[in-house]
Amino acid sequence: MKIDPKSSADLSAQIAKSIRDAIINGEMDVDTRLPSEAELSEQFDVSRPTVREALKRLAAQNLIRTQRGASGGAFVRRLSYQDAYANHITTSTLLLSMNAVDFETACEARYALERACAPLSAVRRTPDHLATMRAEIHRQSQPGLSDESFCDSDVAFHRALVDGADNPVLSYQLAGAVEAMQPLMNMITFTARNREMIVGLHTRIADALDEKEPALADTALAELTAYTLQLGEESMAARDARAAKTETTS
Amino acid sequence: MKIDPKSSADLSAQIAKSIRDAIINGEMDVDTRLPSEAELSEQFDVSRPTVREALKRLAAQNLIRTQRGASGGAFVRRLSYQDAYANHITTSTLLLSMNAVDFETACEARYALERACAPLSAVRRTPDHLATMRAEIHRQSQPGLSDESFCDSDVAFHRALVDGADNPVLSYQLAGAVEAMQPLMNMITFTARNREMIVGLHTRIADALDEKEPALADTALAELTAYTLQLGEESMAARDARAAKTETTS
DNA sequence: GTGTTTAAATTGTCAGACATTTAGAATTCG
DNA sequence: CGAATTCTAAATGTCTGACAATTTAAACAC
Repeated sequence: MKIDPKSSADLSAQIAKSIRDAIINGEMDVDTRLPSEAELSEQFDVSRPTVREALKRLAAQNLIRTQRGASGGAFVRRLSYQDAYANHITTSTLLLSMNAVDFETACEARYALERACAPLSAVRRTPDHLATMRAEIHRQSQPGLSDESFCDSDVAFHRALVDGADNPVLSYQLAGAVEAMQPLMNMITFTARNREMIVGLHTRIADALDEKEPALADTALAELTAYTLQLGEESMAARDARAAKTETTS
Repeated sequence: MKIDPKSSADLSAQIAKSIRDAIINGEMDVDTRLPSEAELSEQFDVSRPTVREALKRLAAQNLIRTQRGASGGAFVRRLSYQDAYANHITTSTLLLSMNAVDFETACEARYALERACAPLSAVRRTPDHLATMRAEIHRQSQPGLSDESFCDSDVAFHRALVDGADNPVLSYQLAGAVEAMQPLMNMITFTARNREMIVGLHTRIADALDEKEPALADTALAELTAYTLQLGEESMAARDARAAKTETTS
């Protein structure tokens, strides 16, 4: 792990990569203490600020944590689901926004993945999951709810659906798709009629899971997919129309 | 974005968070140039090394790139699919290994997600995707192939299946599940009989996609799921037996 | 005008110092 | 002897100032 050939890249990047590889290859277990900054700077033959930059890179990836004081230092960190979730969601969101992924693509991906979860969720969901889904359905039925809050609740509903599958790996992968969709969903203005339709489908999904009927859940999810896609298309069309109007007026 | 209240956290972490938030909230477009390190250190009222540590954190997350020289500096970076892929895969792999996710859970997640892709792939796959799948099937049939190479080829086959759905968001999310499974798959020793069975199922999947038959693909994938789970159980049992034997002998 | 040189701006790196935090050893007191 | 306190050393966090390397653009010479 100590080697570091003559390369044109930043020293701090090289050092970070070297340590990162060691961690990823399992050469350092969780909670193993790295050498101190002074020792690392000697091993790699660089200054302490350079070592520190490397360590900050690793800290930004949640690979290490640092502790001050005697017997402090940098320790290999257990990557928690929570940290990974948060990271995955922001990355997915950025990926969608920076690469101008269209609504249709993101929507298709999200519901395809959810439909993969539904059969498992129908079998394994706990009363807690059902209660969460019912509560969110109730919240979505409130008249004064803002579009943004409606979307929040929508995400919470679907999170409960996914978590009901009782598979953390699935939940982790899905979180990126479900939550990253929110900014795109937020661009939609939901009419009362739209909401009624969605709440109806949500209810059918919850009922299906309640009765452990995977097929019914799948059908309702398929309809929800189609309906959401349609809403998205209408919203995009309306936005384009507004844009065209602005262009002619200006 | 410039504010920075009295907090106990590291200054570099606070500064990184401040800039990161600005980028994520879309306040800075792609390729926008950040203030120079000297300017940032003045704005945040900290020293340049501290600013640099913050920037290295952002660089580690692929949020910025830096350029030396006059009119150089730090620029907001477009998060490419490629970068996100690589990041997602290493994170997923670490998550599985550090949290001792069992084979069954990971396997279930992987195939559930793949089955979500299959119907789309059956409709959209190009000849290229089919060719890749056929080529990997051929490779998997080679007698002298090591277990590791067999797994590599397996991943490549399934990647082609997923990519055939022609949805980059889906491919991105799936990459984490498919590739992160590889270390777990590598723990399995494949007999000639096992490989024959898997190659047969792969062939059925490829045929189904070739003929645009989503239902057939789904059936074959379901069987592959069951078979892989069975292989995993056998391997784990064999491993446990070895461990027990070692314990008694010692 | 064109090619060369020079200057300036900016990141990359280094050295040394001090501040802050923390664990553990040393010390003191009951 | 035991417990509370103090001291010390190790480690990270931060600052200052400097120099190196790189790149752009302006200045200059021809």
